[in-house]
Amino acid sequence: MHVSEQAETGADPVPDLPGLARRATLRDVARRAGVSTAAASKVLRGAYGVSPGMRERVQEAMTALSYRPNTSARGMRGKTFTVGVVISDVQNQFYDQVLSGLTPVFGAADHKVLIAPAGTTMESELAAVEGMVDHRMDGLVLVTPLVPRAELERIAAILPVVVVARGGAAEGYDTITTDDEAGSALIVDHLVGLGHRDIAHITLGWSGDDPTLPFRARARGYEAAMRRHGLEDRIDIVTTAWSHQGGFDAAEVFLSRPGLPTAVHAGADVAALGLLSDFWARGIDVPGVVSVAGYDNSPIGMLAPISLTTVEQGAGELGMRAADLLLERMAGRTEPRSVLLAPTLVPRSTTAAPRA
Amino acid sequence: MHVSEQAETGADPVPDLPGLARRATLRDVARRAGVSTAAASKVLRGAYGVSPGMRERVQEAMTALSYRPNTSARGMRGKTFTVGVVISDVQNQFYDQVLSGLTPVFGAADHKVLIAPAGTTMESELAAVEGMVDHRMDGLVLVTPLVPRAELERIAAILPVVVVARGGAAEGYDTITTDDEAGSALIVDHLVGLGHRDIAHITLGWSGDDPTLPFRARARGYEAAMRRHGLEDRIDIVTTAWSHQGGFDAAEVFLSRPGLPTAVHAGADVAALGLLSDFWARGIDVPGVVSVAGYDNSPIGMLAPISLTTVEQGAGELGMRAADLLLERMAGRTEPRSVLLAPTLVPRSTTAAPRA
DNA sequence: AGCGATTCGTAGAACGTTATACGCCGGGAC
DNA sequence: GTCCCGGCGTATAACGTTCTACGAATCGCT
Repeated sequence: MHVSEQAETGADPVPDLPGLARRATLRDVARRAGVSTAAASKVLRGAYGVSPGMRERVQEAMTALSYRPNTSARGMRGKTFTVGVVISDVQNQFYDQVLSGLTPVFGAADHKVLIAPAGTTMESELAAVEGMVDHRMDGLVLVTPLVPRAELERIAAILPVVVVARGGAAEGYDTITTDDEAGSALIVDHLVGLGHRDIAHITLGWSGDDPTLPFRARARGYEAAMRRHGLEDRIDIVTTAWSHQGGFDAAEVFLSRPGLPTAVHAGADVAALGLLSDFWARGIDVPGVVSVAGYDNSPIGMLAPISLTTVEQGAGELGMRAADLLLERMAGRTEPRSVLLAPTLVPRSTTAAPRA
Repeated sequence: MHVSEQAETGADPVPDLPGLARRATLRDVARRAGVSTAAASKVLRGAYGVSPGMRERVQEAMTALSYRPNTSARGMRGKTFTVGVVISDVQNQFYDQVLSGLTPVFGAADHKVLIAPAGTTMESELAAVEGMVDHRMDGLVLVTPLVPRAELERIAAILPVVVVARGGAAEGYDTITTDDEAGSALIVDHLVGLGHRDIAHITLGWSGDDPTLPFRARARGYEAAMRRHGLEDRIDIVTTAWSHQGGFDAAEVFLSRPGLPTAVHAGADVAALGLLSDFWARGIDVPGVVSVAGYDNSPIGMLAPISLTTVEQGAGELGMRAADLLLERMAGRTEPRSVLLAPTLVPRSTTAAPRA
């Protein structure tokens, strides 16, 4: 393989790394257009003090050299025109939907989106966030962050931050989420309305006890609704992972007991799906023997063979509005905003009146 | 809100942006440790020429100031210790699995992973790739890129590139993929073995005709296998999107015809799931009336209510080995490598002998 | 004691942008 | 003809690293 020689005008420096091509810089552009780099920079930024003639010559040079600004260099002084999204679990389709809501908004505002996988522990999540700060992102969207709020405030003091799907008003950043307490209450009301009384709840096993975390809010909503219906003695919360495997594990817990509840409300669709699969495989009729409800309205749950009763959070809208909030913040707003959307019940075929 | 004053030793500069905290720089660290920035840099990089005493003082200063290197600044001269992953469709679980294979390997090698959403068009994909180059990534993993190979070679001349799930030996970059022709042949053999003859195939509707694209290879594998079994007159290829909706659309196509095929092999599980859901909703028995097979072995397909026959590509291994290849390349290897893994059939409950 | 070799530390020039501060030029008002 | 002013272009200093030189000790050997 041979390095492609760029037969341009004048001295052309040998590429530094062997076999690796060099990209055109603003200086190259300026040289070709016969202007100063400062002038080229002005054209690039659309800044004041540029004659039409110069603009045209510079732009011509840019396209001719297929110039692209070096984001690292930009990050040294000004903005990178890039926002970071930190997502804990790419497997969970909820996050994908938030993402689909986010990206077009940022795209329209000429900002790139870069995603950092946060892993499953608080340490790895924090490392991902710090990594984005290291990269000089212009702003950050954190989807269901697990780190303590003090950490969030610290990060938010460095750059604009919007937190999605984790509630609670904050001082230095914006939050947008759906009302998870209300969401789980919708499910409980729905199940009670069908005649259920033995309603169990599956929540995420996680050491942190921050009340703003969504699974905590859902558990709270479940408990409150049970109490409201006079079912406080039937409250039954099983903790597990939020994954298919977590659903299997929860099923094992239920099956290891004397009797099954008549309905199970999982705090996430993924867990509900695992549960459902386990019941199905064992020939336990859903919803005949036990009703199952999830939370998130993930696309898989819509499929006819599954048809899972769940709660719609409006993940797409969450993403869209989060992007709007971040853009506002990057434009200079500093007063915190905190948006709460209303969830809606999506009744499908995995819930029905109890047999008895 | 008040900016937190960092009550450190000596002159502490006012943060440039109002309300935004300033991070410690290498100079701050050096000053505090009483050494030159060059020395601090040596310690940071683990370079030669550092006494144990100095190393200790500098490291102490780093932790005290909770110093983090500025990646943008690093990108200006050396490496960013970050690799970029470009993924076309985050909704497709196959990509998530590749990702899960990738990240631990890079993590172990002290490299951050950043993901760029490539969108659905070739233009948006190219923009995402260029964006990663702008950010001075040390290397790139492209998962099922759609851009022409000439573009890939151009990018690969700038930085190390590994292409995942798109075959064909290349000159300037590595490729790793499973043998998609063989994979689809496995499905056809399986279906023929069950007694099917009217086997249709669903492929991705995409204008590019590069033969290395996976859906092209699968279609080729299907055709070749059909011919091998003397079924060339039964070859029936429907093009659609690779999504649930695409599956619905394909179902409509089949239902609008005089008779259904006895088996359908979709080139991707997502499409198979959409198809399945449509059939199910219309009361068309699967596999009684029609057998359905997918491709990818995505987690959803494993769930008991679905239990989809499919092909395992080993997405996790694909990701792991792609990471290894990229690390090798970043370490200096320039001869291209191209790895082909063998797929395996995963027979489940959506395929059975035809009724007739 | 003399002298090269080794070890440890520092100076300073990049890297590619941005943005401030300035200079030059032409033209209108006096 | 001055003077000023707005429009347009340039010079240059950052930004926070990396890394090549190079200088100053110290050490080992004769």
